[in-house]
Amino acid sequence: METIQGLSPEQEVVIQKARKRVIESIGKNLDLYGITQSIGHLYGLLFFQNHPMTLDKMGEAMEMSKTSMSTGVRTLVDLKMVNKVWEKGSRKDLYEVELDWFQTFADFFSLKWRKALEINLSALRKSKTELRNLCEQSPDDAALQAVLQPDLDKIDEAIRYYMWLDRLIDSFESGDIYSLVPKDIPPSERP
Amino acid sequence: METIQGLSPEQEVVIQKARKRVIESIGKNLDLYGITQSIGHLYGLLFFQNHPMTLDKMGEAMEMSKTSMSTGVRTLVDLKMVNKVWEKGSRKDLYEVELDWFQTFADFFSLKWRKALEINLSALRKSKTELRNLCEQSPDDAALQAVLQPDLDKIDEAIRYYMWLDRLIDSFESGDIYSLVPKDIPPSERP
DNA sequence: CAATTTGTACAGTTTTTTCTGTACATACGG
DNA sequence: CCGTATGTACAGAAAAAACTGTACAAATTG
Repeated sequence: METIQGLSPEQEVVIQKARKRVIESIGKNLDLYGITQSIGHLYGLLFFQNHPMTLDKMGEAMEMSKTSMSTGVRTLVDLKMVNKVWEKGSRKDLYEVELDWFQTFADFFSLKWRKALEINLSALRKSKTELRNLCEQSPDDAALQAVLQPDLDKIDEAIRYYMWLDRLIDSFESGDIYSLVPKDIPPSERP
Repeated sequence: METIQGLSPEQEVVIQKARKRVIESIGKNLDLYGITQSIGHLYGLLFFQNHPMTLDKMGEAMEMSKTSMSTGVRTLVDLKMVNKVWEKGSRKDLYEVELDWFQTFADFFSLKWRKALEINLSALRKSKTELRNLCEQSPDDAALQAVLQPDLDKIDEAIRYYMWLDRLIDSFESGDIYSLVPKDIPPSERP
């Protein structure tokens, strides 16, 4: 936790407690997104840091090994949730959170979804081709057709879904999503 | 895997292979969504089943214990990816996949996101109140203000993001999302 | 209502993942 | 160009999660 200068102990306690609540909440819930609780906790720590942080400081604050900080922060950088920062005159690597959560959100799910999409779509298409070939080979084999048709229908519907997901991801990446769901709405429309 | 009647061995091999490819791809990639590979595999198995399936059949097909099937299928039902089905004259529970992947997608992320949203928003708001109170208590304490302001700004921005996410989830649940990103697009616009 | 079948709770085992400490390659400052 | 500081690969230890078998409670059928 960042050291705080020139405050009374009471003030500091309040601030640390307020920060801690948010950090732990974030840390716990990032776990729903497939991020370890410790890494989520690290993310929360960096969130309240007002200056880029070194691996050593992180290890100190988290009471964990520098190795863990290294791997943890690398995960966060890969997910574009944290950025590496250079500072002249220091040979240490520095890191800070990406504060634009809209961007973080878009990057995170674009990355994950696109990855799954590509692999699954490719498997679906390959299998579809094979089944269609088999289908065309024996167009009069009723038993075969009866088995193939449901499979082909399911595969087609799955492909349809992935084509849609692909366009949804596009809208995340382009920012078009914010025209349907604006970042802000006028106060009068708020619930 | 579902038994197939009245087909030549060659035909059966092709079909099983095509199915297996898709099942394994789905199983592996659901793991990106925080679902165990075995449970993902179970989901894939159910996907190609043309009739609801019992726990015993699943265990047999997956070569796993019935206990695992029970917990696995419960996870999938909780996520609304699989539905429980009743059939007269059988005392076994039967399960089948939700074939509407658009619905599955919407349910899955609505559930997860809403859960994290509620907890985090509540923590953010509680901490915001505490910090604002502290802020108002000593409006002339420059050192204090300097520390509080960045924290409050970050919290406000995070709240803004969650308010947006809340509306995004609403659009998933209401189906409004499909007006920005239609399920289908005309062939002429396809890439 | 009894007999039997079915699903799951639970404890223990196995497998997987996370975390640490050391050792080392790299890079920067002097 | 040397010396030191820094990040990470790797192997092993610790922790967590997945899986199984048994035992039992709930439910359905005759």
